[in-house]
Amino acid sequence: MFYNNNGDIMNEMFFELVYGLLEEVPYGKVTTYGDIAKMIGKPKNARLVGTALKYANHYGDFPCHRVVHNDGSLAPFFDMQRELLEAEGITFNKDKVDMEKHRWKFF
DNA sequence: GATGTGACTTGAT
DNA sequence: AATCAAGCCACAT
Repeated sequence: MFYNNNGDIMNEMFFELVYGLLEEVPYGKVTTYGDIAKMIGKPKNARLVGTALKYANHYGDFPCHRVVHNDGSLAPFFDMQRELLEAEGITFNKDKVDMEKHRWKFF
């Protein structure tokens, strides 16, 4: 791993890790910002994961819609997200993803 | 380098 | 079950 002078993972690396993990989320599963942050080893950086996804457009197409809040609610950024998820067979409970069924465990 | 911001999370009401 | 406040920390300005 690469670290900068402050001992933090370099941001480019962080971004790349986010994108790498994102592509490993299987069809029909979802994960959360916080989970991704934990996998990367920076559990406090859930917000930065969101920032990384925001920038994902600049890097290419990623399944950003498979990333939701820890409680299964959707981020307030684009309305088609729910449709995309339902198209993959993901079920909803009210306005939240059924996390018990669909939360992706990576190990 | 100080300050404000947020595609988040958690714990308390 | 729904809201709210506080904590968080890298990023942008």
